[in-house]
Amino acid sequence: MNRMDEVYDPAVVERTAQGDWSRERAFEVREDPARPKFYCLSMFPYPSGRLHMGHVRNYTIGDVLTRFMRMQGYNVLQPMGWDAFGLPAENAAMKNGVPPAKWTRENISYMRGQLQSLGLAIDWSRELATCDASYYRWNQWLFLRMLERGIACRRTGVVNWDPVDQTVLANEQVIDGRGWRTGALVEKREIPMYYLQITRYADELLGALDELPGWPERVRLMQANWIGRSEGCEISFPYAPDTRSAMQGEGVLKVFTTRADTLFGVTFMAVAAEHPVALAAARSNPPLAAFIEECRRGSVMEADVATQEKKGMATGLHVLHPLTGEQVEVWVANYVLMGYGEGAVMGVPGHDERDFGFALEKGLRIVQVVRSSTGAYDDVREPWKPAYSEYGVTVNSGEFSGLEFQEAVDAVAAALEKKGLGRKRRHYRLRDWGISRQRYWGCPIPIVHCGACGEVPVPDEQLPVLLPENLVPDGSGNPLAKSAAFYECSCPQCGKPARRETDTMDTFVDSSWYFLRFTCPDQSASMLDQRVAYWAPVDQYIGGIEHAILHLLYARFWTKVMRDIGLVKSGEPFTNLLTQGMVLNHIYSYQPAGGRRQYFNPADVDTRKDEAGKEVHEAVGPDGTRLRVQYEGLGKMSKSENNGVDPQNLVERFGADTARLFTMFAAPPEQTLEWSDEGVLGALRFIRRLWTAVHEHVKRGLPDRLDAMSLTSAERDLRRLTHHTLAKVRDDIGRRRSFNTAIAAVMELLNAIGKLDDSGSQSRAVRHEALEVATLTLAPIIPHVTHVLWKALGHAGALLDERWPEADREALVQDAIDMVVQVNGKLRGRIRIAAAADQGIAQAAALADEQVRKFVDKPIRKVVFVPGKLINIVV
RNA sequence: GCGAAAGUGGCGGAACUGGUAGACGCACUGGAUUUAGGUUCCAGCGGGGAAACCCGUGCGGGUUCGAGUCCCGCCUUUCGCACCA
Repeated sequence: MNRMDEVYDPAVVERTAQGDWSRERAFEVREDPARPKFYCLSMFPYPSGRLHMGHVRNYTIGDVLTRFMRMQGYNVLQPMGWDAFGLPAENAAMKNGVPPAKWTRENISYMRGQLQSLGLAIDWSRELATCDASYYRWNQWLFLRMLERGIACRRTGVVNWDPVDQTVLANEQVIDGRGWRTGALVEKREIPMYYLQITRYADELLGALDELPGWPERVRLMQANWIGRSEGCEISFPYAPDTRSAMQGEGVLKVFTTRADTLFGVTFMAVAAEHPVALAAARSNPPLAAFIEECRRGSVMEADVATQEKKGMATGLHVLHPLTGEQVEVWVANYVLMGYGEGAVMGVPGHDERDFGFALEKGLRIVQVVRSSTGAYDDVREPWKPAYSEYGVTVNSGEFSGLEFQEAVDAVAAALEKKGLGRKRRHYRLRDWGISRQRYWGCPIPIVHCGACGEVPVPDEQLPVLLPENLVPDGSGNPLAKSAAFYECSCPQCGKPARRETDTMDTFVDSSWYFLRFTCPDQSASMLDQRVAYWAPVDQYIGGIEHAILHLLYARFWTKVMRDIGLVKSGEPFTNLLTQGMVLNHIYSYQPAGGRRQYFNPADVDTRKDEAGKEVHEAVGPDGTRLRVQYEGLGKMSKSENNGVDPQNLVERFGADTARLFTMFAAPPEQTLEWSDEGVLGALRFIRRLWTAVHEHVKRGLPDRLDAMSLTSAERDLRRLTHHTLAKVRDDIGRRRSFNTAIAAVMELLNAIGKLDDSGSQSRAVRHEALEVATLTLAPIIPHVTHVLWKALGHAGALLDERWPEADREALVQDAIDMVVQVNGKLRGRIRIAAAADQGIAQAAALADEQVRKFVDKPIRKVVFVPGKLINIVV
């Protein structure tokens, strides 16, 4: 043994292992129908410049599963790519005057190196970046297919406008009324743009959630809520004769309701400020116009809106009740949303809380048309009584009185249908996906606008519409719209000069199918080829919970479109989904009197106990003095709070294996992970102990052949634990995805190995087997050090291709066990007893135990016996 | 407001099917080795008690021979959605 082997040096070990793997091209995989496949994928990163700990956690989880499944005999694909379009590149470009393409590609090559230093079992030959024309041309191609099928269309609509990024945001990108990226208050604007009709797939997207047992319940529920299907009726209220002229031809005011049973309780109509009726009425009504303007300017934060005072104004226009013909006044109300339903509601203050509040405010009539089935509710007309919004029995509803909710809805819907003034309808909260972005660094939308022919799709043979890579945005709008070389073109239909569409696609388009392209990234003749049939769908997808709605819903939609075009078989892209938790770190700050709060990195903070035994935290301030800093709890790793951990630095100091081991051990994968520098050291310490144990062992030469029949009981115990660990780790990783307990099990094994006295003749053989199993079971988690140790244990072959051995059933058999003895359910003793002992033997042994006898001081009433585990004596 | 998840030592967490609560690790305490540089090894480590024992998984009830686990009611925290008609 040479000196190098005595001390664990992660740098040397990791260079050796990674060198071996790259020489062997160990992670390049090909389709092999003879072997079961496993497609393991972590969400690809945005090339922001540097990896953060969240990436390390995400990719380590994927890598552990990849290597584990490989050892189970699967043909495993783990690819990697780059979600390379997007705003940060443009922002960086403005700041540094560098084209986004250059910035992005430099980041990619740096981050690729970082990923490689983690020793991930990635097939790099399949790498792709969404900003490559060879990739995004197929976005364009599929967009044209959607256009042909009417799934994509151009229309104007009210959109969310981010005033900072100067771009349109999808509903999903608006969080609490603010842009998801900038946090700026979103404005409403009307703009022509392209939409993908995801709503056509709403039913299937919702229904198929039930067929995704491998997805967390939480994510399925979030998607279901997002799609938000509700069953109800569309009801048309004809305009009253005096109103018809103001509406210029429009005959009816449409509303959507889930409570058609309350139709007879309508005392007013309410429309959104942007509703055509409101606008029509405002033309001759300046105060109303002012009110509408006020509503528009008002806070759009939905949480605010929800608690806002009910405001409104009468329009002076009227509609007729579709069944009674009674005249009903139309109001503009701030609580009606243009974006949901028809932008208008029927006001039923007796049975809707919001309508009730509005009616109180405006002194409108309140009519009761439902009473509770149990009779607990009788009269809502008294103003102090809240609206009764439960289902019940209809009253005061003419021929429809006396019906239960569903009967009433059915009867009302039928009556409306007969008059042509309504029908049952399904409604979704889900909106169509507007994909146009007034941005440079994205995939060009393949459309040409011609003065003569109108909107003309770019013919397939002219794809891709290349994005120029040499532009530098200056922050004022889209540089493509100012680049004549880009937008000047001729019409594909008539050949006359035309203008190319300068909007680019939402980057969520790019990430909606990259996982399929990984199966055939080099295919230049088509979007996908037959290789996709072997690999798709992704068997295990891993990523952050923040993508539970946006990305995962779009990817499901896009995959279904691709299925309908015949490109893939399955409409569901991801069979199993693991949403990993965030990586958090402690936050420490110091607030000088009257000065700005400054943050200290947890690594630089010392914690000790003061005289009173209370913990105090200290750090060295910028001027070299010691400061007492304040602990502010856990938070996301962030620059502004100076609590980030740099993965690069971590790997350089402790090695990738330590980083991997800590992130997998410190918490279950779905939970948040609390960063702990001491915990990292603990991980390093464990690897060192494993390293030393193996080298101390092999230093003395290879052991004798293991003879299972001639072992001492201590040797048999260790051997049982060895094989138990083999089975336990396989179950923990393979079934439960419980990496932390898998690691704990191997730690226990290593502790037991250290305790075995190896003077016996077979002890070294038993220890050897135990060390082999420890090395093998840790291989997916700490691949470098185990790769080297496996060789040290005398194996010529590579550990990563080693098959996971079956636990030896013989070795697991225990002839004597410690049985727990309870008296009245409380632990009172333990008896050593044959594993196969029956109740009679166990009871006799238990009662012979002095400690137990002490508590059995009354006649035995009952004995509960769990074979092999416990006996409970009830007195 | 609606929906979901979670509350276990000083800390991260374990206990998977109702059966020994606290595995494993961190921190801490004591000892040994070494004097070196986030060293290794051994022992201890939920609370109370001299001990026998008693108490203990957010709180209050219940089911059961037996409850961290199941049921009912409450409290707290986190997350998602939010005037959705």
